[in-house]
Amino acid sequence: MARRLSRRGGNIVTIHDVARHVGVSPMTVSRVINGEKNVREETRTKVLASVEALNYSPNLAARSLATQDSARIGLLYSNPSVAFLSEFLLGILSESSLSGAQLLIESCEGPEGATAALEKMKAAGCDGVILSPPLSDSSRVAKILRDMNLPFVGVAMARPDPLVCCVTIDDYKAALTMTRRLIELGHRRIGFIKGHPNAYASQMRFEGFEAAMKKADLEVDPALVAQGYFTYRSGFDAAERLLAQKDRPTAIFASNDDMAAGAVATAHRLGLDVPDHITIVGFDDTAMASSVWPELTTVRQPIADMAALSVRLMNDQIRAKRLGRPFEPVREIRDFSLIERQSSAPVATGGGL
Amino acid sequence: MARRLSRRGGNIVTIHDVARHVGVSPMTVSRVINGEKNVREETRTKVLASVEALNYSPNLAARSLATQDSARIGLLYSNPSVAFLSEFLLGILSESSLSGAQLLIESCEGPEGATAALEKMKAAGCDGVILSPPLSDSSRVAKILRDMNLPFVGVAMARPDPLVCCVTIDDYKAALTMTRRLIELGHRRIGFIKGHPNAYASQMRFEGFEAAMKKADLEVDPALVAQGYFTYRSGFDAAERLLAQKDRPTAIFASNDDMAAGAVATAHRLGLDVPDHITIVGFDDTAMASSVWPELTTVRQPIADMAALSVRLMNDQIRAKRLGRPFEPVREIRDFSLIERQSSAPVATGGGL
DNA sequence: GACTGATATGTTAGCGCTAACAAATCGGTC
DNA sequence: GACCGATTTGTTAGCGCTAACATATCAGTC
Repeated sequence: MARRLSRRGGNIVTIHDVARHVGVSPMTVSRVINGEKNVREETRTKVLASVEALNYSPNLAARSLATQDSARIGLLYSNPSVAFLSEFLLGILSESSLSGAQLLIESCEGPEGATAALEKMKAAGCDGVILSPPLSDSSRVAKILRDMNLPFVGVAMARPDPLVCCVTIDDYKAALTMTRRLIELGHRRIGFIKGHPNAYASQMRFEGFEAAMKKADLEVDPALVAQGYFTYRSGFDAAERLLAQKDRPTAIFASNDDMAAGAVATAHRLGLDVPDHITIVGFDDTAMASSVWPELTTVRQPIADMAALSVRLMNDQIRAKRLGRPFEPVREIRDFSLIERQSSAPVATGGGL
Repeated sequence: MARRLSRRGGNIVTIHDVARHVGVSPMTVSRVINGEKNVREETRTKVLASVEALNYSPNLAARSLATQDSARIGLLYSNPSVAFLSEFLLGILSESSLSGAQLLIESCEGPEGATAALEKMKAAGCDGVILSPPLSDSSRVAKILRDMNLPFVGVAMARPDPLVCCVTIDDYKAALTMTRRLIELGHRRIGFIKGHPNAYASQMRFEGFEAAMKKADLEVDPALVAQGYFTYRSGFDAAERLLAQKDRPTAIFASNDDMAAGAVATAHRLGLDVPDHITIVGFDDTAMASSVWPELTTVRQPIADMAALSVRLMNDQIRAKRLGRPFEPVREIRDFSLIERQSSAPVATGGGL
């Protein structure tokens, strides 16, 4: 009858303690905690007061055991920027610690290496997988997952696919907005450094750039468009080509921050001041953007938010699958934001160097 | 009698299924899973075979509920480099998904902001806290935690403190080793850029540098030691001072990668090639080290390992506390490694520029 | 005031696992 | 072969929570 002391460690407050304190049944407390509606307002208030007073917090292990909701979620990533990864993980963690989901992390070398990692996840009993870019854009990975009958959610997926559940921003619109801002600052000759051709986002960003230019009746000079590969070095080289022109651009829009940083290095090497002589902007707002000097103006994705949302979508999807209900894939579009730092400025009135 | 279908979702394999399959009791299976020793070898083998065959994997929620081991671990960080953070989180995650620990992440602005974050953790029922640098080095934070009676583990803590449980590398020895390597490459005039004075690691790294120089009978020219603050910009400026000398150093050892990257930018600006004209090395092996060009030679800490170990230490400590047993704080020293990339080379035979 | 249908609370049992105890089996000794 | 302790296995109960069902309470209606 008496509580077995041997099994208990600390003095953990349980739902029973709260129930006794209020004078209701544990079930009522449970209902309040879970925000169910069929509880009298008065009761609810009293319970919440006791929860506060006793400093109760639910035992997630017990909850997920009881609800059978304990999803095991696999996270698959493939050499993303670490800046992306850390924010991604922060978002995932904050959300999954709320839902009590178990996480299993695997990395792989591009879509080709995904099979092994996914099989490992499947074997470990994962109920679903969250994909970070660039894997989220891989139709190959999507196919593998479908064949495995594993639900998945893609984060920052640029490729539109009505069958895939994902959380993303509008890369096209983001690039368009940034370009518009450069034009607003008086820039007319704007160079563009493209991202890796195998990433769908590269294409969307370039199209957004083109669209903004066209809208402002500005010509996109092919000599001012350079191919890059998302690396610092490729940005460095691309900027060298762009800045070798007789009629130099007054601004360069690089498709990510690493390339923008590389472009800044080239500018410095050529004796050009950023932003006094040339404006250089990036995309992604990775750590690079704010560690380099001058700090980069760039486009920011709310990665942590997006990651957190992906966990929720994953949980919904897993639950739907368990209950045998259909699940309609959704494409959630999040807002990006323009971060203006020191690498951009109005076009030099003096006419350059 | 028959299993209630309504409560079950998928077709999850439990310990009972394995037990039935082998023909033993669930408890025996449990013992095998947990590697207890009083199990006949033959039984163990059969059980393991069934585990494999049925693709069983334990339900962590149930386990931690039963064992009362379900630790809630708080992670406190304060503007570390994102590179550090992502690796730190990866290590934490991989380990805590094994032990089924719940995680709660909070960030704060330096040791001053820690109080609020820690109170939040305490209120949320955290059983212990893992500190990432530079918080792990703060005796202020340590005091707060002790006052709260919350166990904690510091990661990458440079300040020696016999009372604090931590996982770290030997910063002194790492700096010493790197310096020795530079000397081995023929460098004699070696510049040093110190880290932020409020970080204990800065001091240890400098002392390691000094020790190696002294051991090689080389003088540490005060003009070749510059104060930095761990930022790119500070490295940029410090390098400018160092390279303004008449008798320029042939190598610069920066106390972290961001500063090393800044130093590289300065060198480029001055028309110096890295590493042909000057060798520049960093410390930490953050993303910066491999995204910049040329990629940096640097010192690498096994951060993920250290983080994973910190979770284990935390669990041990929490368990000890629950059982009322004493817990001896340990200082675990992990091995660092020298990563040689393109920013270092033997001293130029031609005698510089 | 008896009867409805809603709304609010309580009761029971079980999620999967393991601590503690109980029982069975083993090998060795006199 | 009876007895011992050591080793191996089984049994029972309970971790904290919630789904499902059962019951109680409440308006409102005729």
